[in-house]
Amino acid sequence: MNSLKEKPAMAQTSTASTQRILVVDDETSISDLIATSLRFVGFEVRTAATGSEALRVAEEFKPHALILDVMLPDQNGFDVCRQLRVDGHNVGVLFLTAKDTTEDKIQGLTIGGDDYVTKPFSLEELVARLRALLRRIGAVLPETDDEKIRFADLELDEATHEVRRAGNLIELSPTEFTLLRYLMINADRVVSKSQILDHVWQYDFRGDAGIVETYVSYLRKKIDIYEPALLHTVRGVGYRMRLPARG
Amino acid sequence: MNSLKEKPAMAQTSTASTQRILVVDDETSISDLIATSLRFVGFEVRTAATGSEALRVAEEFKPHALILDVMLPDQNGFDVCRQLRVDGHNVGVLFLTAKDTTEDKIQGLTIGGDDYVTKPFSLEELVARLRALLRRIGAVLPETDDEKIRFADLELDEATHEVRRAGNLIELSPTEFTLLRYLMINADRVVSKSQILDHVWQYDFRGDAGIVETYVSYLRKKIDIYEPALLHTVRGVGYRMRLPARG
DNA sequence: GAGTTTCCTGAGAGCCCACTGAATATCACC
DNA sequence: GGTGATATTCAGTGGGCTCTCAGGAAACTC
Repeated sequence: MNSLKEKPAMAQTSTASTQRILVVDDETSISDLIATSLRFVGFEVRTAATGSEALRVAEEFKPHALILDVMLPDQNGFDVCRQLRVDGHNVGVLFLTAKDTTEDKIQGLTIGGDDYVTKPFSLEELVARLRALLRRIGAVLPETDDEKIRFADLELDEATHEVRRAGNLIELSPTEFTLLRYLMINADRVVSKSQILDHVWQYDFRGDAGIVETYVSYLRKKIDIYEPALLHTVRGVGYRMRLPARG
Repeated sequence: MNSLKEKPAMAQTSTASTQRILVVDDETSISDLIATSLRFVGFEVRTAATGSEALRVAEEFKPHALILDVMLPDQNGFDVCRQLRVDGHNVGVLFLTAKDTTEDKIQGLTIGGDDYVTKPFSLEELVARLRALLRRIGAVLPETDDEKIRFADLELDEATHEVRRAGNLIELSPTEFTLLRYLMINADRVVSKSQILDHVWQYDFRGDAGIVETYVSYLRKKIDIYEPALLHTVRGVGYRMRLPARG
């Protein structure tokens, strides 16, 4: 029934025909953060700090997708992307943009299956978008073919951003959605508040972990009004999504 | 900390193909405590007192994981970690943070396989977290990631924090959980109250050993309501988890 | 069997953690 | 620029957890 259940989100899918991702950002703290996170979920990752370096690395690394900052020291990300395509690389690109970048500027340049994420992002969001992108451009994603995550009678649809419990549509805010996805992906294992904060919230969030409690509370009021309750507190440790214990 | 000088109480997991751990803390009392404890359970350990020393030692020691204080005299633990990764070391890091460390400093510690433990910690907890970390990043164990400890019909699951006896779910507080894990790891062996205190309680605990009796009592009321009793007192010596002796 | 030691366990104080409602700040969409 | 939705902080409350203590039970000694 729940194949996801036994599978930790961060598990290295060794079975995977490891997808290669090239991360391009001049801030090494950002590219490190992304690289570490992606490696952990099973991608093969290289990083580059400039446009020219990116082109050079891409030549031999032959990535399936790029995560590409639009603001690079030597040239902008769009040019890098264009150059890559001219060189015959058939890659998907996930652009990283500053928040104040105008929408239309991006939209015209994100052709095909490309997508963009604004800084600062949450790691959950970034990985979800990257996966969606790889799916669109036809990369073979192991075990992630379905865009729906299910647990018990809960269903979360990545593509439509719809959440249903026992068939009933549930309205969630973006943060609630991301939090629920994280909990569902990690169904049956305990995740600490710090883990949640690091994955669900934007990487520059400098607030209290208490906000996690608040959002869990919100989720409960929307999801656990149905029986049985799925969101459980493991006191002193964290939270865990689970079905009521048999026995 | 008397018991550390005595016979090792922790099980030597012969399965562990000696993983190398680098412990970095400027307080030698802390790094010694950790190092001693880790060696007992079968790790190969080196220590360093500063960030630069850590980088130097890591170069030749090539540890599988680091236990790294975030507060070091010369640089902070994050920089050391970043430098290591830039240098191509693919290590897991278990950070040590002060309890009063502001939340913003803890941020980002749980991405990838990394984790953190707050000072003062209990050795049991530290080792458990280290093992979990090695399991997560470990390329060694293929799908044998058995996060469960079993004894008789008792089952303790690290990942879900669930404890079952004969299939029945048992609710335990954090301290009860840690104590039970310690007793289970040392199943069939007598462990003294001071050993228990040293491993299960935080290293700065200066209370009476009588608290161990209290917690054993709690455990009995939760797990030994089933037959047969598993928690046995060895009068004048300590406690021992065992099955009833066959005639 | 009496005395002594060791252990068990119930009761309770205080602390800590988590939940939740409400207030405020911020954002997004008209 | 206004309005509603969303995000974040904060504080009160309640309850669980930790730890202490003390009386009594059990075990060992003589």
